[in-house]
Amino acid sequence: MAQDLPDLSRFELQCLRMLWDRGEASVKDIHEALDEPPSYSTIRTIFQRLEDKSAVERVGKDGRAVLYRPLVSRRAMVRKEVARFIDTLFDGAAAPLVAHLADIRALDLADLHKLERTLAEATDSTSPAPHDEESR
Amino acid sequence: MAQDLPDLSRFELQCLRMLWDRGEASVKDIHEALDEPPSYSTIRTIFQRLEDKSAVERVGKDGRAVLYRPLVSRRAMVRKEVARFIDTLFDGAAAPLVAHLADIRALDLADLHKLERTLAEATDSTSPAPHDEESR
DNA sequence: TTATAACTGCGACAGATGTCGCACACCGCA
DNA sequence: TGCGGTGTGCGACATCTGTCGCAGTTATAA
Repeated sequence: MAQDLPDLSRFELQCLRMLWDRGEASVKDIHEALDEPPSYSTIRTIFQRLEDKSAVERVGKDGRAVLYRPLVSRRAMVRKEVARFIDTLFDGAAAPLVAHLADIRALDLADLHKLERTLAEATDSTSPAPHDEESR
Repeated sequence: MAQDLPDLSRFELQCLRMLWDRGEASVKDIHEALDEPPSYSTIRTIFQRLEDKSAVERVGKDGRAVLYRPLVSRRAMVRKEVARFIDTLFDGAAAPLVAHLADIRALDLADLHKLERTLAEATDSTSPAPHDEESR
């Protein structure tokens, strides 16, 4: 269900990520938080589009500045994007991706072990999953 | 070294992937191999652009059809794309991505174990992977 | 040696993306 | 209560992407 997740561009995704991290924020916040930010106008446009795509909504103001909040869950969105990415480069299977990650040394054994523990736990106890459920 | 890898679009990447799988191929090959292929013309355009971007080159003909071959290595390209993806959604760290993969159940313990073995081996013997292999 | 179907070259287009600047609105302060 | 600066609304662009069709070329098959 709920595959009404909008298609977002790289930069839109990046801005949305900052919003997830913050809960809510103004254009100004994001602009200031960015490493090498383009013009303020650019960020505004991005938020406009994010709003058009129903990925964020306005939740009042901070002074004159509009505050935005995510409308799509990080989890669902990441899932969608990961799937898209894997489909493009690995024909749908996640394992080759991770293998590449290891190959590239983006992952080390410690990461793997930690992961393993987590997975092992989650596997028997029918999962914590705090919020946001997506069956696909 | 060689970070002159071109920026490719999703579809360009997808076509290139099929070329990696085949070593070399004609537009026709790719067109036929695609699941839900757009028009033949579309594929042609993609290859044209791939050539413009120096991602592939012509290596003779099969009858009237031009044969193409990848000019960029799968490994390097995947690395670049993975980095880009992780930067966009996870601020550069691979671990959160993999955690998500596990969370989503795209990975299971078996995958992890296999990976672990591989990594463990590769870690002491500083031997590289001979050719780039993708199990899928 | 031609006719013909298979390919290619080229051009076109709509929509998505990243990037801005300008003019106007609004809030707090002198 | 008028002023100035901060932020917004709106519009504009150049590119990039995915998509095609048309016309010309060329490798076989008669």
